[in-house]
Amino acid sequence: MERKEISKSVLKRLPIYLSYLKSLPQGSAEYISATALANALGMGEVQVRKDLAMVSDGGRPKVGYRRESLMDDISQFLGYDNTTDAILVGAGKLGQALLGYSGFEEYGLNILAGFDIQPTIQKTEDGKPIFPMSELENFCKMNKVLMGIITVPAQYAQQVCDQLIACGIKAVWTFAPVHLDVPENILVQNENMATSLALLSMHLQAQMKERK
Amino acid sequence: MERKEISKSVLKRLPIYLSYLKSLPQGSAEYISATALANALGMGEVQVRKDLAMVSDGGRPKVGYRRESLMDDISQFLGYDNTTDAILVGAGKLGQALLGYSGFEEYGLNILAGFDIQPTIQKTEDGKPIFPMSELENFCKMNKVLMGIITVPAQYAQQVCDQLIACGIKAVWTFAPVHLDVPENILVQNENMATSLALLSMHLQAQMKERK
DNA sequence: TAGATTGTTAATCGATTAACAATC
DNA sequence: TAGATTGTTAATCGATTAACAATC
Repeated sequence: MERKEISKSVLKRLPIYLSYLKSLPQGSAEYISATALANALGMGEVQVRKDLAMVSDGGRPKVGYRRESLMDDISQFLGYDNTTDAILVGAGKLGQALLGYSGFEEYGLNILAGFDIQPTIQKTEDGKPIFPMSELENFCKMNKVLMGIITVPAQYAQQVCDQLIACGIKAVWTFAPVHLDVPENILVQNENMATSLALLSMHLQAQMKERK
Repeated sequence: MERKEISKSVLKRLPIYLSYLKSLPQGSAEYISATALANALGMGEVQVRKDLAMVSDGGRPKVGYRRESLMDDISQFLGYDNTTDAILVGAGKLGQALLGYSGFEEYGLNILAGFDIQPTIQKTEDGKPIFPMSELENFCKMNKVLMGIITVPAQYAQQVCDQLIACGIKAVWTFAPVHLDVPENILVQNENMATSLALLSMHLQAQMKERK
């Protein structure tokens, strides 16, 4: 499969297809068509087909795509097959929830450890270690960690981010609702809950108005 | 301020402006220009200006927008000023982390209670009650709850979602990595971590390749 | 073969960016 | 006044959708 230039919009939809395919029961048909996928997910069938064309090396007219291969292709394309090691900074409630969430393995993410200024806990229930911040740099360099997860309060996020970059981290996943300034070659993915909430609350406002 | 039709893309950026404005120290200048905002956030200045034009009733040439009014306008536009009551289903680690997160108040979100099939805990540390699922319907109707948050494992998400809708909920915020089928007038906002991870892991893959 | 489905090429749509006039 | 900044109108860009030919 030749790797084409891929747009962010496509990239955002691929995990949705994959999760649906995975959710199908074991005994499901061997083949699935773009039409079937589109209907199940409430999307346009042409869009689905075009997206799949980016990652798969061809479905068969009349039958569709082989379910197994399709899942493999998407997984591989998204890099879910080779695990990425990550560390997390900020072992508060959210941080610990993420540290303890085993579902990330499915996406090729392996959180090695948590770090906190106040490492009151030495290990989470799940056995993940929580270290003091002073060990951050050493740990990252020793383990060649490339991804950092930020779950500290907003006002410390930029500072933590700078530290992570100094430790060699190239991709930052942040849950702090602030903009982070980073050099060009670093990717920041902001899990912006404020955005989701805005969309939801706009919807509710519109609904209320309608009902009047 | 006349309310214009607003696009999702704009809606997603508004919380970013707001959070930046809020992060400015108390003693900052009274006025801020779209240019200054754009530079601070690494965005295009025309885009920022156009977005602000949607919510504000005008900046002043040469000086910019009054910081206070701008924050008020955005907050109001996003509905952060009138609180929305919500309930949460699935009091696992993530669920409890969200229940305990006080920062949502800032966005006008008030999580009244959690629900779980196994309500082992009666109250979270923060004093939010956790009820058994059997009380869901009654609670929602009594309190006229319109928003539901889903933090149950993927395989139960659809079922919980259906229950929520039956209880009168109009907006669903879900953290389960699955597609949810809902009637047309219900909004589902999927906090899709898989998507974020996909973007991040693609970036790392690209980086690795470059370095070779 | 006929028909469902794929994949591609062209048309449409929407959002971003650029250019420019208006204003304090 | 001159210049920074706003807001609007036009041009560009990219993504989605529609139309159609290819295929099993």
